[in-house]
Amino acid sequence: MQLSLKQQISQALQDAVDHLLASNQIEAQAEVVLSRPKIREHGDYSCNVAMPLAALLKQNPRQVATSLIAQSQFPADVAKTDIAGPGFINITLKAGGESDVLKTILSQAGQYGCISNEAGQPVCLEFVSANPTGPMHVGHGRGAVVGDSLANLLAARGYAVHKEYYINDAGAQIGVLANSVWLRMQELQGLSITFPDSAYPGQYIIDIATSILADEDFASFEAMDDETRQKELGQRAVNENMAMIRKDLATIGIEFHQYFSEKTLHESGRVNQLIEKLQNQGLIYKGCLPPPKGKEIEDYQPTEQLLFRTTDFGDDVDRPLQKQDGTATYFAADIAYHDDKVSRGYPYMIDIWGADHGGYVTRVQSAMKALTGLDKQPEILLVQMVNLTRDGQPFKMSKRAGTFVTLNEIVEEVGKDAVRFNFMTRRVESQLDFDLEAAKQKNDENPVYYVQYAHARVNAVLRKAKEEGINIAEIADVDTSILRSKEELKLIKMLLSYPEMLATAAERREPYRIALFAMKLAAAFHSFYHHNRVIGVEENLMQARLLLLKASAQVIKNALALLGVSAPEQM
RNA sequence: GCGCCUGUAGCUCAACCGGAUAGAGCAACAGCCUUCUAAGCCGUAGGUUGCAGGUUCGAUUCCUGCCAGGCGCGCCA
Repeated sequence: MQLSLKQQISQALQDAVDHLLASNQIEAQAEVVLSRPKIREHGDYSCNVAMPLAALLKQNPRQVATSLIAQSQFPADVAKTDIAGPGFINITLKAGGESDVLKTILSQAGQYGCISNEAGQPVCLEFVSANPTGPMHVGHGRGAVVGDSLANLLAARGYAVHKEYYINDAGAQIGVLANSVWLRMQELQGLSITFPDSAYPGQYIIDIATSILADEDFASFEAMDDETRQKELGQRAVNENMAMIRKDLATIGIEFHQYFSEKTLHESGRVNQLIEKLQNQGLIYKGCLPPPKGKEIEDYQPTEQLLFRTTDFGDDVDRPLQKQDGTATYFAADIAYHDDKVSRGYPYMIDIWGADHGGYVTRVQSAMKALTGLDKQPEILLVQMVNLTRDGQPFKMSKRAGTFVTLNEIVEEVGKDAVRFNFMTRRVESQLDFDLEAAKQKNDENPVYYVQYAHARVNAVLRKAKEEGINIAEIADVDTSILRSKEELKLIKMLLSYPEMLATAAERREPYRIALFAMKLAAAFHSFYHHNRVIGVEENLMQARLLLLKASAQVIKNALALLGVSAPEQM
């Protein structure tokens, strides 16, 4: 396998480090890590290894750096090496080669920055998984957008990504849903009802009731016993809600490979099998849990339950697998679900959850560690809350009053691109402030337009070139090395760093880096555009700049595609 | 009370998983449209990185303790 230039340089230094340590009979290791200096004068790559090494050798770091450089066999592309500051080794590459990237970008087009790995590792990415008891709200939207972009990102880096939605279509909440619908059906029939606080408010329940009554006879439901009716209506309502959720997801460009029903885990006996399996492994016992702290429970009754020994694997307390009535807890089904993923052969599992499920992370990971021995599997990304505002004023959202804002309302108001991009501009660990008025504005407050505008501007120049009958040269015939202005070099450097950024973003599961990169790239482009004319300059320079424009547009388009945001040619 | 997340310029956020002079955008002030889209460019100003210790040659980053905000804490999901 061929080493990249960075790897060659790193290797050369590492050899020198190892040699120096060996000749001083020191067993400790020192790893060479190359970083990109912020300041241009510090070269193309910088290495700090002389500092820790100096501590081991008890020598002056600058002196250590000197001997490292003397020992290293650098590849020919290294122009010079410097020792700077306390003992940094700064490496400067021969100039001129960078602009070759423009041709690479145009030949690889949509594939630039991606790696195709035929043995692509399968990864199961579970996200959204909003309960099928109502429409998705803004918080779900953030998780959805992050998850979908992460899926695109991992796919671009060669993983075989499987996008999965876990439908929580079992348990008490579905009963509540069924009852809510039944009450509305009775109401629509003119019967007088009292709608309790515990039922789901919201127009969509009435819509579901209406739709059921349109298809079927009210009397047939009236004739059913309570249990049958609850089951029937629960299933109907879940189906309707899922159809609505899928439609809303499709509106922002998200589709899943699989929708996995929790109910099927119970019905197929999968959950009970799992409990048996755990029992055989001695991971379960019957016992009582201490009362929860910090939350007053008036009628707390210590009861004996089936408990999973998650404390042996890092959890705070053991967790119940069965409720008092003997049915399985959500936790039990969730382990069965993850166990199912393991059995389907995924070496990587990533779950994206809302921050309100944070208390759940350790227990699921502990349980899975007990089952598989693997640590930190699944990887769980917690997406923090979205604070919705309008002109800086917070929305008062109340589920009970039914005044929460749905994702779809927001998308309709500000548009898919603005929603998707804005949700991607922060790390998932940070809470996100989303202002509806700001997201609608087409100005500097709104980064999505800034990026899209850069793409549109390139196309405006290309249109103009076409109008003027300018012949665009063959890529191979263009000399890109004449691009030497400050703005051109900066833009080329940005384009060059795109694959590295993608690699970092994928490794760390941080797709927000794509959005930040897109903004920086757009800034570099706008700066270039303002300072350098394309059409009308000397022929060779014009051809080189046209190439630079096309390459810039290509990378912007690639980045936006990963974010699920369109790249318009005209604005 | 405990656990997780967050705290960086007036505001919203970066800082390449310990590096060099902590960077952008907005807001403020000052400039740039007879030339490919001004949805743009360019300059100035703005900092005790919540506080206090510690580890280190070196800390926004790691550790400890506080402070503030968010989320959560059996038989809901």
